[in-house]
Amino acid sequence: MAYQDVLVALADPTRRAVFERLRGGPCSVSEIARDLPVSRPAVSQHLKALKAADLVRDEPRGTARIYRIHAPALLELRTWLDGFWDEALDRFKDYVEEDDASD
Amino acid sequence: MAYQDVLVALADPTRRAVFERLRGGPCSVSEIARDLPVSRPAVSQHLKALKAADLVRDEPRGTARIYRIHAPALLELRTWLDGFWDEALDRFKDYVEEDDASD
DNA sequence: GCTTACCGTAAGCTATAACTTACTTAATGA
DNA sequence: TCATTAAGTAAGTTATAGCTTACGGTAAGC
Repeated sequence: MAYQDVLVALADPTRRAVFERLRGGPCSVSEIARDLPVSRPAVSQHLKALKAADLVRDEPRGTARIYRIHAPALLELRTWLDGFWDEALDRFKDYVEEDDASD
Repeated sequence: MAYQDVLVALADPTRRAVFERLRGGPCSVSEIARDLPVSRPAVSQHLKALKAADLVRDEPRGTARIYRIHAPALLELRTWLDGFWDEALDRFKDYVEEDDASD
C-alpha cells in the first residue's frame, strides 16, 4: 500500500519476474508459472505479496484467475523518489562542484 | 549499480533509515548510529550495502569517515519505473474504462 | 454426479539477511 | 610513544523469506 511495501515487493528477483511478466498484459497464474523456473504455488504466493502491495489486481475468469498490473502503486514509489530527488540533487551539485572526478 | 540493487538496498527498513538520515546532509557513521536503535557495526554494514548499490559515497575526514547520498543511483530506479509506467498506464486505462469502481 | 482443471493454503525445509559482541586497523593528540 | 577515538571485519546467532510437496476448494464439461 505504501512505497515501503512496493520496495519490498519488487526487491525479490522472482517476484519482479512475475510482475514484469504481467507487463505483456493480464494472464493467469499457470501461464505465469509456465515461463518461470519455480512452481505454481510459489507464483501464487508471490502474487499474494504483490496484491498486498497493491501492485496487482485479480479477477476470476472461469476456474482461472486473471492478474493484471495496478499502476497507481508504482506512482507512490515514484513520488517518494521524487521527493528524495529534489533535496538530494542540491547536495549532489555541491559535491560535483567540489569534486569533479566523481562519476 | 543497477536498479535491482537499489531496490534490494532500499527495501530494508533500517537501511532506508540510514539512507534517509543522510538526507539531512553528510555525516559520520557514529552520528548515524546515535539516532538509530542498532549498533554502530550494523550501520557500517548497511553503509557497505548502500555503497555497493552506489547509493552513497564516502570520504575520510580525520579518523572519521563521512558518508553522503549519491543521487544518480536513484535516477536509475526512476528510469526503470518510468519505462514501466508508460506501458502499464495504457493497460490501466483499459481497466478503468471497463471497471469504474476500482480505486 | 463425477471427473478435470485451476488455484490458494498449510506444513515443513533451507538458505540467508540482519543483528550482536569481539577484535583489528588507522588516524589524531598529548 | 602511547592513549584515544572512529570505523571496518570476523564469527556466531536468530528470525524469516522463498521454495517445495501435499492437500482442500471451486468452477466448468461430460
